[in-house]
Amino acid sequence: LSEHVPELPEVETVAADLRRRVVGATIEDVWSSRQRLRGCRIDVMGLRRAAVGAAIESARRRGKYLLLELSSSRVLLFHLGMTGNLLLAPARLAQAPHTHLVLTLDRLAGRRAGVGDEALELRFVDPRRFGLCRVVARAAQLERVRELAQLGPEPLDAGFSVATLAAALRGLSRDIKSVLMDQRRIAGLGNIYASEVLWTAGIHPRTPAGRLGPVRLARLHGAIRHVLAEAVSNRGTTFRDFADPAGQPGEHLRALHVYQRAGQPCARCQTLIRSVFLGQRSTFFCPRCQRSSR
DNA sequence: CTTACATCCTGATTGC
DNA sequence: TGCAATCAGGATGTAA
Repeated sequence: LSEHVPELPEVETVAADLRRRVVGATIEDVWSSRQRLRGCRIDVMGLRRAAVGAAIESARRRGKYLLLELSSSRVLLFHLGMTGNLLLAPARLAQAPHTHLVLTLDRLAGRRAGVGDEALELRFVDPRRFGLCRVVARAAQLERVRELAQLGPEPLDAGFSVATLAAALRGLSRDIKSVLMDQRRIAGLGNIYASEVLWTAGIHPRTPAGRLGPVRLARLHGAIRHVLAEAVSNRGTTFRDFADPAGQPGEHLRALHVYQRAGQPCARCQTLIRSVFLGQRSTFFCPRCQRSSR
């Protein structure tokens, strides 16, 4: 029925695969569709200067952003938007529609990927073009990059404590569902996992974020880490759009408890799951397990 | 500082 | 059967 957006687990899956399959490869050529992505088109000349002849030194994730660090001391910053994919394909394979960027890798990368003595390509495909790709200066200054500087804490990092969460929510009157999706508060949660986290924690999505007491904060903290870790280990959720760089779907769809399950029984209490609109987005919850606080 | 809302985009789905 | 209207969503920019 509906699609889904790459959130933390999906981006982590892509980063992990790229780490395994293209770190060490050299970029030999760059091609772009020259179409607009999230407001601006890819700076092809800047990308060529940064990437051609450079090796990919690391593949990392920050929030929903993906970073490829190059030996040229530049970093390729990607955001997959709603429908973006980074796919690895042998050069002979026809380009999918809505391919906006192709990085041609060396033959060593092709051999590692098992496509024989053929060039391997890393392709950025994004039908709705809400994604982003740009070149930024070296890793040491990444925290100055505007997109990254605004991001809240990483929920799966060891330093993400109940106190970190409490500080992120303190004083906020907005509903907790919208706040969980606010990347400046916590990085990485989107519409799917925000609903899933609140179901797991037993918290009503309309609860004012700043009014959660110690008990519910602790439950929320545990739920954020548990839900995200499970989704990462399932390699993300696939409705239609998301695939890892090899084109394989994630396995987390069957593990979802509320998202897109309006009218179906809650796994804990059999009450029918409901959907409401919150912060302009569909939200799913169990009216019994997630009692309204007021 | 906060919160609310329009905007960007395409394709699947719904409505007539 | 066909075509137009609607909807989905993340991040950003603007306004209050």
